[in-house]
Amino acid sequence: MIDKQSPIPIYHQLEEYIKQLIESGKLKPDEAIPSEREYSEQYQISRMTVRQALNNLVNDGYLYRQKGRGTFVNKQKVEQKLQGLTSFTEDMKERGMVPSSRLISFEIIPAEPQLARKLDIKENTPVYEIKRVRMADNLPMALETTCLPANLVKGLTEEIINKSLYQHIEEKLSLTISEATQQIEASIAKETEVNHLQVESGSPVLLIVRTSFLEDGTPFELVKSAYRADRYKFVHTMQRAAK
Amino acid sequence: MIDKQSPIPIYHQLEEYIKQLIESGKLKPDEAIPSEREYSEQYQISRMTVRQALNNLVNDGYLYRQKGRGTFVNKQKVEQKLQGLTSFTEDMKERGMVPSSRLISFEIIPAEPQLARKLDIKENTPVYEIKRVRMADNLPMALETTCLPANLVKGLTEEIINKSLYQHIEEKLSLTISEATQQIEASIAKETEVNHLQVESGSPVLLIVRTSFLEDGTPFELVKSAYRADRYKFVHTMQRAAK
DNA sequence: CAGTGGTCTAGACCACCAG
DNA sequence: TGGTGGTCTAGACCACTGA
Repeated sequence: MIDKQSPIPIYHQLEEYIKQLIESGKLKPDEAIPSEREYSEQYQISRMTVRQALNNLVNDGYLYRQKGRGTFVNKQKVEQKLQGLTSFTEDMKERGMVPSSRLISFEIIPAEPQLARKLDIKENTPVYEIKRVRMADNLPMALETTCLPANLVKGLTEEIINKSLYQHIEEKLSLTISEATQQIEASIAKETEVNHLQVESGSPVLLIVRTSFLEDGTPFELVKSAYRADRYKFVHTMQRAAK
Repeated sequence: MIDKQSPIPIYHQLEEYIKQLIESGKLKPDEAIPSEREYSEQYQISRMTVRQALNNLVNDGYLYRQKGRGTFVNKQKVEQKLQGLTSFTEDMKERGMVPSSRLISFEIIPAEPQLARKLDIKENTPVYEIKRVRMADNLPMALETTCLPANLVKGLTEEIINKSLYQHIEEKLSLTISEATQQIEASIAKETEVNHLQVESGSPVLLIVRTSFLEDGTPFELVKSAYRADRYKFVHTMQRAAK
């Protein structure tokens, strides 16, 4: 369960282990989990290390603590902020559709000046470039080009991007995705888009350019998408700033 | 600065102290704060205690860390809130353009079924309907139709809407605008839009439908806008929800 | 009362980054 | 190479809960 020789930090291993027990339902809401000292003794690790794992799970809303009583499992979070930063996959699932992808190309290329500037890297630094047709319920929804600095998001494979890029970044690479800025505009489908999206020439498309950032402000992703206007509306909510 | 005898935990004292330095501007964005070992030595406290304070500040977005480099002050949270809910006037000013309007029509009409449902009022309840061409630097930018329940936003005049509708609602009517949901899609300009926006037929437009709400959740405004795609991009930022 | 989480110590080794 | 944050240890005392 816990491998002290692994390069993955012990607290992270414990975190994943407990998270799994919760998500699989083996630990039920309001059920007490073993005490910090029990974990400490069972896996022969320091109590502070156990606390680091539990702290993260408390911060993420998986657990809550009660002084003198113990640590308990939280109710599953259903809220899921609607305006949150999500991947295409997450977006489509929320709309009740089945997402899928068709890979067009997947290569490592040197960053062009404009791309380099947006990703805050030097010109010609290698970047992954992934082109995909994104589909919902097996119908083409968007043509998407994703660029990621190769030295930041290491070891990408076709399998990973087919599964979940964000999950890979957050869990395997232990990077924290923090926020993104998006530019949204209307346009007419270009020839490539006409072909891949199977629309008539002259059809409108919604162009979305997203730059995503890590916790420390490093840009790690530039995504350009062209959505079929007849199938996709972008929905979001905004708060009025306090005056 | 740090009182070891205080019943307030040391890490919390240090947290508040650093937070104050940031909010007062004595620590500037991207400036490095003293290292964990420096704090530890200066206040004669354990490095783990310092880390607990810094961890909390990192989680709250006040600081960010870089391995091997140090710990730095984050941009003020105020700067991060660029995605606020704004009026056309506020939006254009922020883009460095001069906003103006040309009124097309301004009347009170009975609410149609669809409109009534979106504004959560009964069918045929009187609503203000305002149609305007919105301009930036004297060039047509958008065709906009605003609907407001007449019993909620009372006594509207042409003068008020030419000045600032939001200001009137917030200051004269003492209502608090809280949030809005928007649907954004791409389309081809219809005939009215072609005429008012002075674009070629077949030109793309960005359609934005906004429903705005007061503090108590009452919808008070439905705005349908068609923006010239060649002049307008919608920009916003989103946060990644904690997992 | 024994057990829990909350706080704190004084070390340690590591990977990373800069000069 | 020296300093940084990241991880980890093996203890300690406290206030609090429940039996």
